[in-house]
Amino acid sequence: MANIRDIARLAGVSVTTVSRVINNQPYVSAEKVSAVKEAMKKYNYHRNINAVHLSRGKTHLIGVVIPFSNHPYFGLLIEGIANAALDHNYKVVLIQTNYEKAKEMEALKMLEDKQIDALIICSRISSWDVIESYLAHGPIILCEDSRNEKISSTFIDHYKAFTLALDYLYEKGHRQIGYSIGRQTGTNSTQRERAYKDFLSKHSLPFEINHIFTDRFHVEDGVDVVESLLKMQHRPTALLVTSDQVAAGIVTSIRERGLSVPKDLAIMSFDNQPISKVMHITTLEIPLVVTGKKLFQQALTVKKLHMKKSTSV
Amino acid sequence: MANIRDIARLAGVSVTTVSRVINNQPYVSAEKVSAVKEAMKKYNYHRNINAVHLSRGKTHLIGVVIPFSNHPYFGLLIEGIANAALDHNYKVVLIQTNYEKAKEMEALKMLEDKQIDALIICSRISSWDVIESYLAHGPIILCEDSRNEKISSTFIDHYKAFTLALDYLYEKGHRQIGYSIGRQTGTNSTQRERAYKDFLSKHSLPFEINHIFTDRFHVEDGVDVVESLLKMQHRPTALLVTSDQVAAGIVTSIRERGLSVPKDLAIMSFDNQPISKVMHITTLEIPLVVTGKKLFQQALTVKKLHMKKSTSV
DNA sequence: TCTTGCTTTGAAACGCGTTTCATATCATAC
DNA sequence: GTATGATATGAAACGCGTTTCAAAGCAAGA
Repeated sequence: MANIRDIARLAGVSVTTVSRVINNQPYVSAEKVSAVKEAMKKYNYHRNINAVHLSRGKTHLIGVVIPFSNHPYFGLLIEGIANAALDHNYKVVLIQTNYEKAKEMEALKMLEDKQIDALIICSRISSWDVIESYLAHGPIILCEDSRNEKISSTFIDHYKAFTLALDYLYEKGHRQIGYSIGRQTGTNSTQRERAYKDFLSKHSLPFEINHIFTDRFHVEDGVDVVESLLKMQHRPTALLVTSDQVAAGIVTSIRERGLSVPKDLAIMSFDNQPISKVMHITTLEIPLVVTGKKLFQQALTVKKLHMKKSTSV
Repeated sequence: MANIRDIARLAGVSVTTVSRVINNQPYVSAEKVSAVKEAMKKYNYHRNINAVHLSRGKTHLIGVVIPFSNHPYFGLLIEGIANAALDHNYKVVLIQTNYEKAKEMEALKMLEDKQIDALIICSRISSWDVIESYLAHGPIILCEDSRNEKISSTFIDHYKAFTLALDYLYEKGHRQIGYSIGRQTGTNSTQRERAYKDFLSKHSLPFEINHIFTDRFHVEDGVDVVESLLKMQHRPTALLVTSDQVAAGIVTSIRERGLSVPKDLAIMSFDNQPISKVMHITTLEIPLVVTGKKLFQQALTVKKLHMKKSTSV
C-alpha cells in the first residue's frame, strides 16, 4: 500500500504538496496537482484515516449513548442525530447500555481516549458528578433538563408537557388521573412527578400511589397496566402514558375486554408516533427527530465555543 | 498531556516497557510495573487511541448499514449486533442510508479507509459488483441470501418462511392469498415472490397482481392496505404481511371498520414482535436479535479466516 | 564448565498525514 | 527601481503507541 511519501516521490513533489492536493488546499500549481492526482490514481492511493485522526487529534466520530435500540423513542432520536451527523460528515458510534453503568462508562472512556469527538447521552445512568468529571475531555450533551448542572443539553420540558396534558384531562372533567412512565428515577421522571403533584395540589385532589405505573416501556407493558387497573376498586378515569407504544398496548387490551376508550378510561399519550394515529390515541407530540438533530448541532457548537448551553424543546 | 515517552522518562524505563505494562504483557519485573503504573497515575496518562489505531492498523469499530433507525426490524437487528459487539469490545458505527446510494458508498469508503474493521450491511442498495469490489479492503457481511455471490452473509430464508406461511393458510382453506412487503426489489423480496409464485403454480391458483402490496413498512401503511382492499371487487381472503407493524395497522383498521380477523381477512405476519402478541396477530417468528448476533460473529470470523461463509437462520 | 533457554530491557524502526516555518519566485504598486 | 504581497514549494517537526530485534542476565541441565 502506497503512502503519502511514496506518492510524493512518484509525483516528484514533497509530501506537503501531496497533502495540499488531498485536502484541496490552495497554493499548488495546476501541473503539480495533476501529477499528484495521477500518481494517486496509478498507485491506488488511499490515505490512512487513522494517521489523519492521530495528526488532527480528532476523529469526526460522535458517540451516542442509548439504553436500547429496539424502542421507537430512541429510534427516532437516533434517526435525527444520525441524519444530522451524516450531513456534517460525522459518523455515529452507537453505545447501547441496556442501562448498565459499565457500558456508559465505556462511552465516557471513549471520549477520554479521544476516540470520539463528542458524546451525546440520550438516557443517563451515572451521576451528574461522574459525567461532569469527563467534561474536560470533550463536549457531552444530555437529553434531559440540565439547567441546574454544568452540562449542556437539549431537552424536552416534561414538566410543561405533563402539566398541559393534565390540564387537558381536567377540563374534560377527569378528577382521578393516573400515569404510566418508564424509569422511575431520572430527571424526566422527577419532573413529571413534580408536575403531577403540583397539579394535584392546585386542584386539591388526593394522591393515589397505585394510580402510578412505573417501568412501562413496551406495548406488552400496556397489557399489564390494564390488568392491574381492572383489579382495582377505585380506578382512575384517565391515564397519562409516556409512550405511544404502551398506550397502544393499553388501548388494545381495553377494547379487547369490551371496554371503551375514552369512556371507561381516557388515555393521553406522548410522542405522537404513527401508531397513535392509526389507533386514534390522543397524543402530545414530542419532536424527537428534531431533538436528535439539535442534540447533534449542540455537540458541534459546544465543541467550538467551550461553553455550556441548554435548549428546551 | 503526557504521552508514553514522558511516562517512560518519569518511570525511568523505556517506552517499550511502558507499552508492555499498558497492554499487560509479560516480561516486565514487578518493580518496573509499579513504577510505570505510578507514573501513569501521577501524570494522569491516557493513551491516544488514534495512535494505537494507526500503529495496529485497526480500530475495533464495526460499521453497520441500515436504511432507517426508527423501524423495529432494524432496531432488533441493531440490538443483536450492538450487544455482541460490546461483548467483544467492539463499537458499532451506525450508517443510516435512508436508502440513498451515496450514503452506502460512504460506508464502503470507511472500510477502504480502514476506519472500520468490518462492515455489516443490513439492507443493500448497491449492486453485488460494487460491494464485491470493496471486499479486498475488509470483511463485508450481508443480511440476505448471498449463496450465489462471493460475499458472506447471515440471512433469513424468506423462501422457506413464505412457503411455510402460505401452506399454513392453504390448509386453513384459503385460496386467495395476497401479500404485503417492504421494498419491491432486493433479494429478500425476490425470494418471497418466487415462493409465492411456486405456491400458486403448485396449487394451480391464479396470480392476481393487485393482491400484492409493496413499499409497506410502517403501521400507517397498513391502513392504506385496508383501504385498497375494501375498494376491490375480488378481495383476497388472507394476507401475508412481512412486518408486524404493518400487520398491526391492517388489523386495527379492519376491526375499526367492523370487520373481523380472521373471518373477513386472515393475517399472517412475520417477525413476532411484541405488538403481534398484544393484538393476537398470527406471526412467524424471525429471530432478528439472534441474526444480529450472528452477523457480528461472522464479521469477526471472516476477518480471521479470509473466507466466504453464509449461514441461514 | 559449558550450553540451552527463558526472562528482562531498551533502541530504533514503523505506521502516516498535517502543519509550521523558511525560502524562493513573480507580479503589482509607488 | 524598489518595496510589498501574494503564490508556490519543501524540509522537518509533530502527533504517539507498537513491534521487532539485539543484547544482557540468570538458572537449570549436561
